[in-house]
Formats: sequence, C-alpha cells, structure tokens
Amino acid sequence: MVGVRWASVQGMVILVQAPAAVPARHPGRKRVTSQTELEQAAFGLFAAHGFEQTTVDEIAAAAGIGRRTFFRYFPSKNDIPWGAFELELERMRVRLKACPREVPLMDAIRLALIDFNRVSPAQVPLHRRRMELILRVPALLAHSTLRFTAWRQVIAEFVAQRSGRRPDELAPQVIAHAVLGVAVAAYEHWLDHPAADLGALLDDGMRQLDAAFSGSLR
Amino acid sequence: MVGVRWASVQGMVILVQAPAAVPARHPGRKRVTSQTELEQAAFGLFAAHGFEQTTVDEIAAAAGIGRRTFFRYFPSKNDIPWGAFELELERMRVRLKACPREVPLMDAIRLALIDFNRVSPAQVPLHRRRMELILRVPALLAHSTLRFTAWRQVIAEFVAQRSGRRPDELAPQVIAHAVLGVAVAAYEHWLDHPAADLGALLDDGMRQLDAAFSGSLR
DNA sequence: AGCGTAACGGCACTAGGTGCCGGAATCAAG
DNA sequence: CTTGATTCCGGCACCTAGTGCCGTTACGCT
Repeated sequence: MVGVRWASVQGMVILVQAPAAVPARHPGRKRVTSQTELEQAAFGLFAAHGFEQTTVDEIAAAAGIGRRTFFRYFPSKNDIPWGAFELELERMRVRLKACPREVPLMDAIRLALIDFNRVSPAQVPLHRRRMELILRVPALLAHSTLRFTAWRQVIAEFVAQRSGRRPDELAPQVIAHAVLGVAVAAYEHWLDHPAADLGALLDDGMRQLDAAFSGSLR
Repeated sequence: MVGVRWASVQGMVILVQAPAAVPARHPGRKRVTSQTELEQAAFGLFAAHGFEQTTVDEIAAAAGIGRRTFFRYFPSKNDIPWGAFELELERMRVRLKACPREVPLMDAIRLALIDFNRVSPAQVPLHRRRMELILRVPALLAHSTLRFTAWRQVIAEFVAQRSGRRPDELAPQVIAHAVLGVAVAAYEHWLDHPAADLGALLDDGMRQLDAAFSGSLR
C-alpha cells in the first residue's frame, strides 16, 4: 500500500519519514496517516479548486487530521508535491557514481538525467500533475529553487570528482546549472505537449545546448 | 536626493514608480517617500538583524510610514532588494536587439551578459549587498525565480529571433536557462571571493560551459 | 476658499507556520 | 491488568505577510 522501499537507505531521510508499513517494534502511538495519503487528499483538492485556493485546514480536514498534525507530515504546504524527491535524488547520486570513467563527462550526465526522469507509464499521470504544480504554480516554482539546489549539487559533485575540481568551483556549478536548465526546459515543453516523450526531450535539450556552443546555431 | 532619472523611459515602469522629484503637475497628495529611501532603511535593518528577523512593521517604522503604506511601494518584503531590475532588464533587451547579426549568437549573449552585469565601482558595495540577500537568503532566492523567468525570456526571445524559432521552443529555452545558470554561478563565486572580477567570472563561466560540451573537460 | 485627486494609514481579516502542552495511543515490563 | 516510558495527536495562542475597505489628509488648480 505505502509502497516506498527504503530498507537500503540510512541517512538522507529528510522528507520521507518512517512509513507505517514497517512493522518495527516502536513504542508509542502509531502514526495515523502518511505523506502519501495526505498527498492524495491534497491533490484532489488542488485539482478541484486550485493550489492557492486550497487551505491547509481544508487538506487536514479532508484527510481527517488536525491542522497542527499536517505540519508534522509536511514542513510546508509547498512541500506537498515533492513526494520522495530526496530518495530519487539519492538514486541519481548512486547512479552517477557507478558510471564508468570511460563514458565522457557530458554523456554520463545526459544519460543519468534521462534515467533519473524515467517514470513507468502507469505513473505518468501522477508525475505530470506533480510537475504541473511545481512548474506552473508561482509559489511552488519559487519554492522549488531550494530543491533544485540540492539537485544541482549532485551534478556539481560528479563533475568535480571527474575533473579533479572542488564542487564549489565555477565549472562544476556552471555545468550543474546548465543541466538543470535543460531539465526544466524539457519539462516545460513536456507539459505543453503531452504527446512528447520526456526522455527524448531531455536528450534533445542536451544536444541543443551542445549545438549552441558548437556554433551550429546562429 | 531621490536620484532616479527616468525621463527617457516610458512604458515598462513596473517596480519603479513616480519618484517625488518630477515636478509634473499631478493633482493629489505627494508621495511621502520613495523606493530608494525605503530600500535604504530596510538594508540598514537587514544588516543589523538579518532579513528574516526584520519585520515589515520595523521597516515602515524606520522609514516613518505606516505599514499599509509600505505595501504601496513594494508588492512584498521579498521585492525590496531588486531595485530597478525591470529597467535594467529592458536595457539588456535593447542592447541585444542592437547587436549586429555578424556577431555569433553565443558571443552576442556572452557580451550582453557581461555588459548587463557591469556596475560602476562606487556601486559595487550596494550591488554586493543586494546579491548577497537575493542569493543567500532562502526566501529571497526562492522569490528570485520569478524575476529570473523574465530575465530568461529576454534571452530566449533573442535566440528565437536569431535562429528563426519561437521563444517557447526547446532550444531558446535551454540556452536561456544555461546562460542564467552561468550568471548565478558566477555571482555565487563572486560573493565568496570578493576580490574576483565579476565580468571575468561571467566570461569564464560561459567558456567553461563551452569547454564542457567540446569535450575538453573530462 | 473650494473642489477633485491621489496618497496615507488605521482596522479588520485571511492564511501559513510555530511553540507549548495536555491528552491519547501504543508497547514492554512487572 | 496495571504501570510507565515513549510517541504521536491536535487544540490554543501567537507571529508575520499580505489584502480589502474606508475615512482622512495633503496637494494642485481654479
């Protein structure tokens, strides 16, 4: 039901806290709901009345919990659409680290980018709703900046490791910003063109950027 | 005193409204302060207690106006550090449009980027405080997203015009995101290394990105 | 002086977010 | 079964940003 496997993860549990499925013998009262349940309740309300018109009170009421409790599951209303982002991010970090050094830097990044954003067909509608909220609701787009920083850091660390620099140097940061830019631009396009293939857009985006610098774009 | 010359500007007055200096025969009560004055009062408080610890009431009190009036000068507390950004942006738009077609696309952008971010030595300290707030205070960094969108749009429109595409196509958007990324990364570096030259960092950033795609970075 | 106009600013209200604290649920041990 | 430690729930009070409303104030012009 809860469906989040996380046995292998140890640290890095920032957003996703213990789901109720784990039978572990914890003392104390059981959690009455989960992030996933709250997310579903919230998404329903967002779809019906829009993000801004939906108050936290309404979400809490719809989920049958107190307003105060809501803020124990999500640090803010803006965090609702992000799901298990930190987990996904960790996945990308591992994937990049596992990439053989024979693969050229930008190829490695391009492939990881595509892989990171692959979703099973069954989850596409949910993913689309998520991204629609994140990229189209001004307050959420603004909030996303903070998540994007963590995302970029993963790229920057990979570039740094590969090129013998420190992650905070200019080159890794610039590349990380650029790659994130490709991702966001591809998503924007994907939202506007539902028939488009996200992976292809990401691939294309990276190649367009390449082309721009190679001078083939005038 | 007010010091904002704007006689030559006509449209595009979004943030900067009529300063009291213009003698124009407007009926009605005169404005009692200006964005610049409020900005100064606010910056003082920010430096003393930090952005988040400073309330709008305190800023208003320091400037000798009512809290309600503050919100007639700035749409939100988050907008304080942005100064005449819209005006600057318009300057960049004009500058790009004036660039001869002989100049290759990415060179034109690189030069405009450097030019856009040139500040006179006397204004460097203020500019640094501005950017420190915008890029280091989480709430302001988040808010900046909205301004950055407008900034990217200027780049995207230029690329589109040059390459015979529409601004919302993938290539212009990707390039715009990447260039903004260079700018932000350069500013981050500049904030960490006060001795560095911002123009050089921007130039370097663009070239690093170029190098990454040319495969010279491994 | 009087009139139209526009800015001021108080008041009340909404909404997100937080600290505090008593109460309820759960598990383990006696 | 009772007790106690632990953990979660959720009400309450409070803070802050931001907005609509509206009476008041200051200004320019006639």
